[in-house]
This record gives sequence, structure tokens and C-alpha cells, in this order.
Amino acid sequence: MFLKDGIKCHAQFLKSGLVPPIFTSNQLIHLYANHCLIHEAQKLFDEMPERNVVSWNVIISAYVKSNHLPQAKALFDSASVRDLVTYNTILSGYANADGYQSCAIELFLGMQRKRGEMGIDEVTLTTMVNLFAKLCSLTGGRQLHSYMIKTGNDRSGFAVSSLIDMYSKCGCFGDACLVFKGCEGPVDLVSKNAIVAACCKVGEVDLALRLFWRANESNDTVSWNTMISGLVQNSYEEKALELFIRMWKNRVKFNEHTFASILGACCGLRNLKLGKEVHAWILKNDLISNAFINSGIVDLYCKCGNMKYAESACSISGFENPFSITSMIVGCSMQGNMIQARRLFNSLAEKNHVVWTALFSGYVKSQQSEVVFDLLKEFREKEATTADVLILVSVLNACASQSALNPGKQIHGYLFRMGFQMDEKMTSALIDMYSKCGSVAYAENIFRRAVKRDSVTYNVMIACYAHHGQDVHAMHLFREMLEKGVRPDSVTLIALLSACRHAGFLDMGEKLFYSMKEGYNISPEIEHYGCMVDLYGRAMQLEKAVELFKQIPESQQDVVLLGAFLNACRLNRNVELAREVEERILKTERDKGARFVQLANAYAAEGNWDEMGRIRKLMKGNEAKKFAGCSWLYLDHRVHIFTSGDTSHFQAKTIYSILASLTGELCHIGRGPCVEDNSHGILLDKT
DNA sequence: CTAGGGTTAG
Repeated sequence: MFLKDGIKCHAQFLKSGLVPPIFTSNQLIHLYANHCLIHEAQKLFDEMPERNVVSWNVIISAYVKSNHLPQAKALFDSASVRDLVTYNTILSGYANADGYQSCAIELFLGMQRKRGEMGIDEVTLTTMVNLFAKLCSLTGGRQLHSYMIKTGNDRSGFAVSSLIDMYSKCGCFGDACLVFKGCEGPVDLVSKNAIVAACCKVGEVDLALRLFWRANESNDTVSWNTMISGLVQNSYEEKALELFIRMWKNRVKFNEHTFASILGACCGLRNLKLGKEVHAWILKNDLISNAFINSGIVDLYCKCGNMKYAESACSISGFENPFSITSMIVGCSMQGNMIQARRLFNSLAEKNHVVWTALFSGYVKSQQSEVVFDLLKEFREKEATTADVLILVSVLNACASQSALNPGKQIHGYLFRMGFQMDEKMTSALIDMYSKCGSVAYAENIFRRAVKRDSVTYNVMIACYAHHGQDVHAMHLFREMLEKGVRPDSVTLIALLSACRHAGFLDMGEKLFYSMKEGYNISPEIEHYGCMVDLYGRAMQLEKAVELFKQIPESQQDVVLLGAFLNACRLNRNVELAREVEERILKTERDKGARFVQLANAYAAEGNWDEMGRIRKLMKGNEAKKFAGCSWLYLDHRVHIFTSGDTSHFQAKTIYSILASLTGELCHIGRGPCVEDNSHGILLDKT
């Protein structure tokens, strides 16, 4: 029934003075609810002289759909009649509303206990599977699955698609596939869409595409949206746009989900021109005030560096849309404009965890560690709830990047006192923090005690060993990783190869590098090549370094790789080649100042003062600017910052006299101090 | 007899 017809029908009853029969009133209430006319629905419900169980069900459902859980709950509690549908309606309300999840579980347990009276059915079970998916509770999900198999409630499209989604969200792609493969008869479209989404989530794009095109004539809007969004998520933006054009040519209806993905594609490509076209299209389709779309547009303009447009898009949706403001905060952070980010943050009436996290990571990225800790204090004061795990992870990252051991330990202690469930993310962040702060033993301790370890956990621990010169330990851990069946990824290999290059393990490095593709299905990227070039250079095998270097297309060669190659040339005393590479480095536009300094320092370290002087002259001619590198210490709850020759510290005199005596000791041992030593990771390059 | 509850895409 259309709304128009419903209103006409309702009006006729009112005119004639007759009361509509229960059946009609129920239908009308349902109709009003579907059109978000909750007041009309309630009014009609109040005026009913007689109600049956369906009347209660439709009015409760109306409040559930409009996210008015307290009202829905009150109606449920006062309902004069209830059946299984009533229970399922309020159960789904609890399951989908934030903060009501424990009510859902409690209600479900009650329904199970009172099996004789009301019982549970397939709808109850799929609702609960959905809830466990949202909570990422694999244990609960598995229990429900086996119960569903036992009671024969695992067959319908609803059941299958929910189960696929649950396994996918819980990180069990294999189980999701098993559920999908176990289906008999014709493939259910929603289940197919769910498995396509699951494939994309784990990066199995080819498989997703194959499934998508199989029986593609029945694909609906959701199928196309799922595939397009999956391609965007896996950085196949062009393919996503191609697919969108095909969708259009096939006359498949598209909607706001489609636009959100297309915006994501433009954003990933940093394609402002195309993004503007999509923006215009969105305006034409009157979707600009949609919260997701609007924040997508804001995100697009931020990522393309056009803050003016971003701001105007954000203000169009009014300062009501927290999604857009969060995108703006992220955008300002990327520009290093933390003042504006903070202003936007303050403008929000309610701060959710996402926006807190955005602000935290902004300060982390702009390396304002003091502010990060102040903000943590503020967060704990204002938010009565325990600190969000993600926020603590980002604070730990701040500690790691600042080598701030004491605050890191404080966070660790806080986690311990609060009895936080340590997940892989938190474990990895802690290991990384201790590693970067120089405490290998602590890092090791946490790694050994961890209940769950994923590839990231292994990666940070291997990298820790590699950075601290414990190359044999790094290799051992890699073997353990393989034995435990944890799949190594591209980062694992970077850590291992850098361990090899620090230790000069030529054979092992070669073996690893050339077995990457076949052994672990990882294609070597620029970083891996960089490690190998460096390894060959240090092993005085320039030919091999050259050979490898030439395999990389010029367009992909970055300064890090060029720097490694230059180093290899110089170590092998190939002046001609070195000069060639040097020119290429100086041609790189980005961070020009930093490149000059890098070169000058390299020559200075060699004691090649003529070359260094030459580079310094070039610097002047190019008017290269570089902020002074600085070192700092975290001591007595504050950060002490030093630059070269700096006398601004209040205890500068004492510091310099101690430094002089230390330098004297070093000279005494027989090794002169380095001119400008950047190798300890305490140098902050603020170029 | 016909109504009401559960699935996938941002």
C-alpha cells in the first residue's frame, strides 16, 4: 500500500465517523512507521478501542525502527498480549541499538529458558547471530551456529547470509566460505552478496569478482555496490569506476551507497576533477545532506588538499553531522592545522570515540606528545567510561614515536590495573612502544605472555630484534611464526631483510628475497629492493646491487632507494655511478632540503670534506631550507628539546660541561665523536 | 484465509 492511499483510506474513516477495523488500523500504523511518521502511528494506536497482538507488534516495531528504544521497551513491558514476534521485535531493537546489547543477551537467555511458553525460532537465532557479528564474538557465533544446525534452522537465506557475515566480521573467512559452500539448491542472492563482501574484506578480490560475475543477470543494486566498494577498499579505484560505468550502462538502479563508494574511489585516486563531477551529481540527486555522503565529500576535498571546499561542504550539512566534522578534523590534522582541528572538536556537542581517536592521532602525527598526554587526562575526566582501546593504542604510538618510556609504562600500568582484555592490536602497540623505547626485554616479555598473536604482533617483535641487532632472534621468531601457521606479509619480509642487512647475512637475505613470491606469495616492493641493494652494497657486491636497482622502473624509485644505492656506489668506490645517482637524488623535488643535508652528512661521515663543501654550496644556490634536527628527552614529566649548539635550556651550562667531559672520555678510548650522528633514532626531522 | 519480527553494500 502506498502512503497516499493509506492517508486517503484513513481520512474516509474519520469523515464517516466509523472506527476502522483492527486489521486496517494495524496496516495503517505499519505504513506510517515505514514512512517515519511515528506520531501518526502512536495517535492511531491510542485511538484504537480494541487491539490484538499484531497491534502491539507494529507499534513496538515502529519505535524500534525510529531508534526510540526506551519507548519501545516501555510498550513491550506494558503489552497486554505478546507472542514470539513481539519478543523478536524488541530483541532486534536491543541488538541493533548501542548500549542495549546486554539487554538483548539477557532477553535471549530468558526466551531460551521459557522454551515451553514462547520458545525461539529462526528469526530469534538470526538476530542473535547478527548481534554476535557486531560484537565480533566468535564463541557466541559458533554456539549459535551449531544450535542452528541441530534444530535445522541453518538453511534459509536469512540464516546463511547472517552466518557468512558473522564469520567474516569475526575474522574467520574460511568458515564463511564453508557456510556458503554448504548451501544446496539455487544460490540465494543475499548470501552471495555476503560472501562477495567477505572475500573483499580479506583481499580475495579475484574470487569476489568471479562470484560476482557468476549468474550476474540476477545481481541487484546491493551486489553491484558490494563489488564496487570492495574494489575501492582494496585500492582498485579505476576498476571500481569501470564497474560503476557498467552498472550504469546495464541500467541497474544506484543509490546513496553507490555514491559513497564512488566518492571513496575519487578520494583514493586524489582525482579532484572527477570528484567534483560526482559532487555535482550528488547535488542533482539531492543526496548532499546524507550523513555518509556528506562526510565522503568532505573527506575527498581534504585529501585533495582543498580545505576551502571541504569546509563549505561540511557547513552545508550544518554543524549537525558528526561524521563530516570528524572528516574535517582528520583533514586539518593532515595539514598540520591542529588549532583548527581542536576548534572543530570543541564545536561538537557530543564526542564519540571515533572523533576522540581522530584528535588523538592528529596530535600524534604532528608529534605534539605533550598535548597527547594532556588530552588523555582530559579524556579520562570527561568520559566517564573506561578509555577506548583504540585511543590508548594511539597514545602508545605517540610514546613509541617519541621514545617516551615512562608515559608508555604508565599506560601499560593503567591497562593492567583496569584489567583490559589484551587483543592483538594492543599487544602489538605495547611491544612496539617498548621496542622503540629501547626495552627489548619488556617487549619480549609482553610477546611471550600474549594469548593471541597475529601477523602484526610477530612483525613488531621481529622488527624489534632487527633494530636492536638481535638478528638471530629475529630469524628464530620468523621460524616460529611459520610453525604456528601465521602467514607472513610484506612487512614481515622488510623486517627480516633489514635484520639481514644489519647483520650482513648475505646468503640468508638472498634466499629470503628470491623465495618471497613462491614461498609466501608476497611480491617484492620498493622497500624490499632497498634492503637488498643496501645488503649487496655493504657486502661489496656492487654488480648485484646494480642489477637489482635496474629492475625497478625509474618512476618508482624513491629517495630512500636512491640513497641506499648511492651508499652502495660510494662504499664500492664507484665515483662515476655515485655522481649519477647523486644528481638523480637532487632532482627529486620533495624534501629537497633534507636530501642536501643527507648527502652532505654522508660525505662528512666519510671525512670527504671537499665533497661536503660542494654539496653545501649547492644547497645555498638552491635556497634549500631545512629545519634544524633536534633531540629530546622525556624527564620529570616534561620534554627537553635540544638542537645543535642550542643554549636555550635553563641548565645549558651544566649540560655542556658534562658533555665536554663525556667527549673527553670518548676521545680517550680512541674513537672520536661523530660530527652529526643521526643514527640513534632520536632525531626528529621536521622538514 | 490476508497483517507483524530476522539477511547483504557506506
